[in-house]
Amino acid sequence: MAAELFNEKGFAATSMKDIMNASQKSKGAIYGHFPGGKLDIALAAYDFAVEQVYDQVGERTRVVSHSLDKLIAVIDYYRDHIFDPPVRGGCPIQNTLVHSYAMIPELKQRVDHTVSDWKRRIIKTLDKGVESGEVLEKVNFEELALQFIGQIQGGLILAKSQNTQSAFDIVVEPVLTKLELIRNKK
Amino acid sequence: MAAELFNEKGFAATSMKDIMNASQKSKGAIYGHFPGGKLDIALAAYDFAVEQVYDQVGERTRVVSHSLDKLIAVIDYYRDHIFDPPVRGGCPIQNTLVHSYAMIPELKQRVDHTVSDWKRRIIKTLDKGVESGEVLEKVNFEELALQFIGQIQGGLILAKSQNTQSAFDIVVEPVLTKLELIRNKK
DNA sequence: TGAAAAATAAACCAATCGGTCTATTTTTGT
DNA sequence: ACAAAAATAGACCGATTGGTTTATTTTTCA
Repeated sequence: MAAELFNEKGFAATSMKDIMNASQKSKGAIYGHFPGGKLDIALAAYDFAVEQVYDQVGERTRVVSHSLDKLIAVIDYYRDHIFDPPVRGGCPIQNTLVHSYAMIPELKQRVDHTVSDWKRRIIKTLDKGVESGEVLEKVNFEELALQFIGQIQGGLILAKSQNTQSAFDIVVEPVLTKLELIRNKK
Repeated sequence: MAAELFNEKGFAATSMKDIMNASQKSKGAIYGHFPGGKLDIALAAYDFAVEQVYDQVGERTRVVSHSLDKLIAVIDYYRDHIFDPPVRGGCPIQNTLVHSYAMIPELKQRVDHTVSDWKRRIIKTLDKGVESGEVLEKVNFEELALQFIGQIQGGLILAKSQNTQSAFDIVVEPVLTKLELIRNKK
């Protein structure tokens, strides 16, 4: 799939020939589907990659009921797939942001939206937890959501650099602790 | 400088013509200095970029004496230069890791070394703080160092995405709190 | 000052780039 | 079954790629 090419190598390093090889389609077929050319494909590839992550994370969060356990499941999912990601190259947010920042504004914009959306979902999950009485309102959820995403992203960078899963575990430990802190043990 | 090109756009998106324009040198002059071609230049560019950051961070840490204040000064430096970085494109560790991961092993290796070195320096600073009695040995320094780097990197990603400095501040808040926790207020 | 050495500029190279266009095949709808 | 429409394959385009080579200029040093 072309999504893996863009996610792993970035826009500039992915050629039409790469895409032809990966998709086993001719240039004509590709331009039939994506009249906008390479950029069109990259945008669709990003959306696809994000969807893959969403779907697989959803499988994890769906099977737990507690709000906080859903958030923990997200972290667990990232940890379990650092070196075996759903889309080759790893987190499309991180990859696409760095690859496209200051170079492909259309892509950068999508990443920004994905991040905002992710943050929104986290806060929503926490709010639901408050409604159900599972979560205590001890901390600012906006800040917690940013720390949640930030520590995952930072953990991914360190894990990929050090080539160890434990680096990820250590980086996300503070946010996991913070989540336990607001768990209502009535 | 060519370092800015590679740091901002990545290896594939930086052409020899770009480098010629940026350096105002002919192709012959460039290949005279870098017989290994583009990869040679990219490696030198990375080293240069890292050195720039080191130098500027050093200016901040040199003027404070307390071990913990030196570490805090590093975070302050990153925060102050998110949208005005010493090398265009931002943190060369983050950029180069993502740009070269799985594509240019020579570069990826250098990033890994830079990260390890950074971690080593943080631990060394904390150890010195213990020796001088400034720092309490309440936490695992290895873990703290990883959280330090991880939260900075995660903070940078979020700040660049959300286009706000405050996102960085919020992401690094836990590690700043942890640093204050081990400050010896004798 | 003048010859050797180093540095530089730019022509030149084959290969590849993203993209277009035309011919052909496949699918659709009746 | 057959014509219209959609999808596909691949030749083709000018521009650009990283890299080499040669000619020229600049520097070095005795």
